[in-house]
Amino acid sequence: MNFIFLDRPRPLSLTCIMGNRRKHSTACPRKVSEKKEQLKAFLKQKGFKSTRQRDIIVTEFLKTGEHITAEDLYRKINRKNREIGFTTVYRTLKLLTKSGFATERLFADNLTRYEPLSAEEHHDHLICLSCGSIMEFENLKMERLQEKIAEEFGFCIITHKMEFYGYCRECRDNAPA
Amino acid sequence: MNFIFLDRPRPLSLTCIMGNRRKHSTACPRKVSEKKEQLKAFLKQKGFKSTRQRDIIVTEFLKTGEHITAEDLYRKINRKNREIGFTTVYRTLKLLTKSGFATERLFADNLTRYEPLSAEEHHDHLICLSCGSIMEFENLKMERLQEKIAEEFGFCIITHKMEFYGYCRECRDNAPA
DNA sequence: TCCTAATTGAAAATGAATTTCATTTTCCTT
DNA sequence: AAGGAAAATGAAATTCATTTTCAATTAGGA
Ligand SMILES: [Mn+2]
Ligand SMILES: [Mn+2]
Ligand SMILES: [Zn+2]
Ligand SMILES: [Zn+2]
Repeated sequence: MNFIFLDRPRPLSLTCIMGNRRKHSTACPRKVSEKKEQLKAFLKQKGFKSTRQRDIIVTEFLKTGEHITAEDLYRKINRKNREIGFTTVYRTLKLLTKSGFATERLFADNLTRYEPLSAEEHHDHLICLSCGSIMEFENLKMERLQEKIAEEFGFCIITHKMEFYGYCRECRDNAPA
Repeated sequence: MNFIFLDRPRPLSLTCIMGNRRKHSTACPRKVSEKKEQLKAFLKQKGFKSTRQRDIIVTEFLKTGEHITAEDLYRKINRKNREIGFTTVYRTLKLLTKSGFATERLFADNLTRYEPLSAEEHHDHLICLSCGSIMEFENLKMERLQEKIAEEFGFCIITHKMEFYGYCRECRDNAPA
């Protein structure tokens, strides 16, 4: 029998902006260096080491911003830094995830993507089946309704996944019938 | 660049029962043979063939009811029918999916599960991280809210995925802090 | 019954994710 | 500034679910 399980999911905590488009954390250099400081502190505290590779990978990851696979991030980095291996990129993203600086996402194409995300944030996704663009939203009413439904079952929600698949504004006209 | 895509998703159509527990289609023999008739008709129409293997596999699948992996269904069948191969079980589940008799589900453990489901039905899932039990629900208010959010983005929803992970009534007491 | 196309199942291939292991690097302690 | 222990690196190997291949078998219409 195969049981569902998640390895210690982090409980959600909401920023509770209603129905709002989430602003992409597009590589604001201020935020990037702030995050890098936090990470450095985290590493030191845990007895882990700051390395040239981690610095490059994290920088590129934060700069990139959204929903990238380890493979794609590796390719990006590899253009400038031929000596950094895929494994290190992969492991760094895992490390970021475990330490709360990133979130793993598994959308319908079943590839693991990562996005920079502080532990307090939560949002859900709209994914265009035509152009692949990913939009983000958070909606308090939705979260409340989820809680309400869960209550009916005596179910205690730790985390949830909500994804809409369809066609974005730009693609909806030439969507298949 | 890796783009998200789904291979021709079927649009949702709701039965629109509000906040209701979905009754498990627990192998009601009447329904089972009805579905098997439909499948037989479908096969004939498409020029596909009715085989002993397909009959056994479909019977067992419908009887089992909910959210089973190809592997688990194979094991179940294999106890009585040593000569039916995994590949055939796998392919039959794929066939059922493509022909609208089953739905593929990918939960957080990243194993493909199948559930018998007529094309018109839709529901979402509550998944217990402790005992692995899966509950089902449908909620019209939720679906409407989703549409409303999508509209804000000019997004046309074709399908969606909504899963709650947490602890069920039975498990919530001994859930980790 | 005959024939053709579909089906079957063992085995191989695929491909993303993860682990191994020998070597290198970090950084704490003398 | 060494020295040394523990961590990190990266190429290669492994894992594991899923999917495909291919030769043999079977279904079902003519
Ligand atoms: Mn996101
Ligand atoms: Mn279900
Ligand atoms: Zn689009
Ligand atoms: Zn439970």
